[in-house]
Amino acid sequence: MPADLMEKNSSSPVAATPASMSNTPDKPKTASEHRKSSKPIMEKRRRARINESLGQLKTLILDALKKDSSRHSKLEKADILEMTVKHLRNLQRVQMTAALSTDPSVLGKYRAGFSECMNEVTRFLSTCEGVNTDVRTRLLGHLANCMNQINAMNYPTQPQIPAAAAPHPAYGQPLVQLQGAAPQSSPAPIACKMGGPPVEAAKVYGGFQLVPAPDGQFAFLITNPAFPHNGSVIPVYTNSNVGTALPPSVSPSVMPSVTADSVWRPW
DNA sequence: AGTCTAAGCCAAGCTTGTCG
DNA sequence: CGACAAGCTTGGCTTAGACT
Repeated sequence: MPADLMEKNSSSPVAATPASMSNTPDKPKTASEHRKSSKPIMEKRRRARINESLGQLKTLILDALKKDSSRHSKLEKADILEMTVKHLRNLQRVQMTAALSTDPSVLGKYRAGFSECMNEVTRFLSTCEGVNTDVRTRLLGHLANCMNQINAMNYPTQPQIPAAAAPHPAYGQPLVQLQGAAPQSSPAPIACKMGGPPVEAAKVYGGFQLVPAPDGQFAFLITNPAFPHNGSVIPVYTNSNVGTALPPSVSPSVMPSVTADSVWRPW
């Protein structure tokens, strides 16, 4: 039955606001009574808002994807949300790739941020008691290894922007933390293990893959040898909205100081 | 800090629509 | 007509803000 027909009374949801109902002169309601009577209306309004927005979203996404709406009349809510997520991720990919092609300093910012994070981890581990020595050694070794790879990275020359890049298969994977630190003897993850279509190669820089993060930032995906079966990656984010651009030639390890705004930090 | 209240969120159960 | 999926209602719980 349509929700409209299930209305128990004819009063408008808007009219039945708490303020108006609390002023009933002949039969004042208690707080609990008032809550009880207004609750279904509030929930109905909430559901109406959700459905209204979903309806608009459906129209927008079908239009954006150039889909015939008459052929998608049975689109479910979950389908609408899925299509929207995919579309937005696609848009972010294109925008981020374009941004990197015009602003290669992003890589320098990432280096600086990684270096600062690594220094902080080292500082913390040196003062933190109870950390297993082996774990500490492996973690620091892994970070040092990563740092070497980052410093060996080259800047892209002319990254190509795919006309219609497909959503990255690894995008949306759960974040892989550093608890599975790679053995120091593991090979450098130069080749990207994402298994994506050939067009992905345009966005692999020095063994790191650039993808847009959900919050609009860049995410460098570092292949993680600790997860060999599914090619898991360690996403490392770098802010694309920072103001100070680092010259590509400046290595973060020799930079005298890094401003708070110019590096990415996880905290 | 403690209390109250409105609003929001969520899960369970119910209703409705669709399909074989 | 029964099974199933989708949507709706509702009660309980949480949260945020106002007030003392």
